[in-house]
Amino acid sequence: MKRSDKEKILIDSTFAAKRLLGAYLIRQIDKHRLIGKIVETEVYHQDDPASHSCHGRTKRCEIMFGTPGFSYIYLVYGMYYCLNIVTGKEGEGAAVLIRALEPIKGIDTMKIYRKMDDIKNLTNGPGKVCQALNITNKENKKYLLDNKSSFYIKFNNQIQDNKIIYTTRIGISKAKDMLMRFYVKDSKYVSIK
DNA sequence: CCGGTGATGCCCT
DNA sequence: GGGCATCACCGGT
Repeated sequence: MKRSDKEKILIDSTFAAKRLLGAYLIRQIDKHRLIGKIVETEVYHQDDPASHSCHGRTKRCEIMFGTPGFSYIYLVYGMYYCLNIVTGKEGEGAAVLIRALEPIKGIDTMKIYRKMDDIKNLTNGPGKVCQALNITNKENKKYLLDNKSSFYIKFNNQIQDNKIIYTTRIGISKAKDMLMRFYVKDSKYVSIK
């Protein structure tokens, strides 16, 4: 898929959150290639009181207002990183949070980073995704649509609409009833059903 | 299985 | 200084 086609997918954040389901997140670390299929996403945008971008540009969330396709990574609860894909048009403060993956490749390496063996528990949460793929601040503001990169998104395996569940977000206190969370129906690897 | 809780550092309506 | 887009662990069922 061409880079411009990928950017088109990301212009509409809700569409992007659905279309990212089934896509591969690929991360090359030295000789290890870690691959996960995205199975759960959440939309955050400027008009949403739970979004970092809701009060306009700040140093931390500035990237959300930029070109779609970049990573937005932040530290939460002092311990865990969360990975977002910037979406929306230039100037719109939006992103899609990657909440869960199905581990595909490099599972042994993910187990080491996660310090545990249980496959179903490796990447079923946004903090776990970053831990399993060793994603930290260093990966913030990277362009994720370039197939030659060591950290990128590969769109394929589009999930059919009737296999996507559309529901409320979790793990937030503000605007918790907004329907902004998507996951693959029947996946064993989502955070909460 | 469930709910409660502590850890821990950065950000800033 | 208050609050967090989380997780693992603990104790009671």
